[in-house]
Amino acid sequence: STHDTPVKNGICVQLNGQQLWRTFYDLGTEMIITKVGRRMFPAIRAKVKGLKSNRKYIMALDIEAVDDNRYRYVYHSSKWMVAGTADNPVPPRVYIHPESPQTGDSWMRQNSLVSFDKLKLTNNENDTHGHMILHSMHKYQPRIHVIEQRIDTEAPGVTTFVFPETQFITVTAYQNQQITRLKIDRNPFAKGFRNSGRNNK
Amino acid sequence: STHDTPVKNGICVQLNGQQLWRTFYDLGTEMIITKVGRRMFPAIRAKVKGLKSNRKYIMALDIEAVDDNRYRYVYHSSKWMVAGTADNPVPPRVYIHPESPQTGDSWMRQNSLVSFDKLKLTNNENDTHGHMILHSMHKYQPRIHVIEQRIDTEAPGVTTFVFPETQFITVTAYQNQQITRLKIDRNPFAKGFRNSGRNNK
DNA sequence: ATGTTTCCACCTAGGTGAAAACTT
DNA sequence: AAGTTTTCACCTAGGTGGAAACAT
Repeated sequence: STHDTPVKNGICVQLNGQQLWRTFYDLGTEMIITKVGRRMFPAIRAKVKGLKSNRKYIMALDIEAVDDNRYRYVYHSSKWMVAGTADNPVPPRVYIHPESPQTGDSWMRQNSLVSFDKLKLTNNENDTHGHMILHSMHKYQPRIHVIEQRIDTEAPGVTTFVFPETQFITVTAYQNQQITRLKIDRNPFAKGFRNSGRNNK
Repeated sequence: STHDTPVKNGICVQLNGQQLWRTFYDLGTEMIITKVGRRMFPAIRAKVKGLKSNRKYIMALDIEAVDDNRYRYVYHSSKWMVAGTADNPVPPRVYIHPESPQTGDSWMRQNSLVSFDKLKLTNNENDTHGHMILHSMHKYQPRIHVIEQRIDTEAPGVTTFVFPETQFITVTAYQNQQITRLKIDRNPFAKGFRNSGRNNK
């Protein structure tokens, strides 16, 4: 099962923690959204290569609706099923990575990852904190944008990367208990029994 | 007791928490320095006005030796006395505010302070964390630099602001117990009995 | 029924001074 | 004797899922 390394415009962006993302994806990734805002877990992290050393870049992330459906979780089959059409979309927001803008060299600094872990999701349509506003029970796809700042007046060059394994469905409470288990096991902030003698299978 | 508001090159920088700084200054401010790095308390915070809206600025802070003396604390008189000449100075470092560079508008955003609270002091001359390297038992003066990034090739314009009430003497353990008391009372991270019924006089 | 909000105990992460051990 | 380093209990700050209350 080889996979392509995405390269566009000479820029290479590799998703970090791909294996974990795929484990979640196979179960049907759920992300909790709250009024005050909740982080994503896993967070989107990427290794970037192929930038011009001294050019400045902005790293951005947005989240687009995958389709026009509303979903609901069917317990007896442990599956997400279409349950109507999507709510009216909210004016889209873009999350600018807080270290932007930065030179290509800085973004590519050895062993460093471009991490979007400060990003938060909310279902509050009047949010004033700059969080990503999403509808609950909808399916979404994050996108990473590498924006090269040009010196002259021409528009900045935008290169977009999409990793399908980072798709998720928004919830206000977890539906699939396997997802809950996996979040507890892998997120250091989630309480659980990771360090006790208990085995979870 | 009026005081001048410092304005240079049309830029105005006002020290925040001036009253607290003066209370410390009157007792003889001490700052702990450690091998791993320790924050300053109080931190240097400033309100900035008079920047050009769309120009980009870097905010920086450095710490210069006030004189060529080494000091020691004399307990029976509760005073710092000169006790020899200063150690050889360390190659100077400049702390760049992590939000740099940013437009004038961003720095002057309403009610926002330019806060250098992430800055750390160390006595480790081999420090690799970018902390400010200082000698213990020496007297220092922080300086704020407002650096305007020019579009053309001319050198950036640097405007420097100095607030004498932020002078301090470095220690590895507090000497003056009134300083200790004041740090505990005012620094939320320091343990004490601020919220119990106990009065400290 | 089904989905949302609020509150909370339990975590991680990291900033304090005090005390003891160590150094010179 | 004087100053430094190490360790630690005690904080703040804030990210979790779960339970109960709430809403529709």
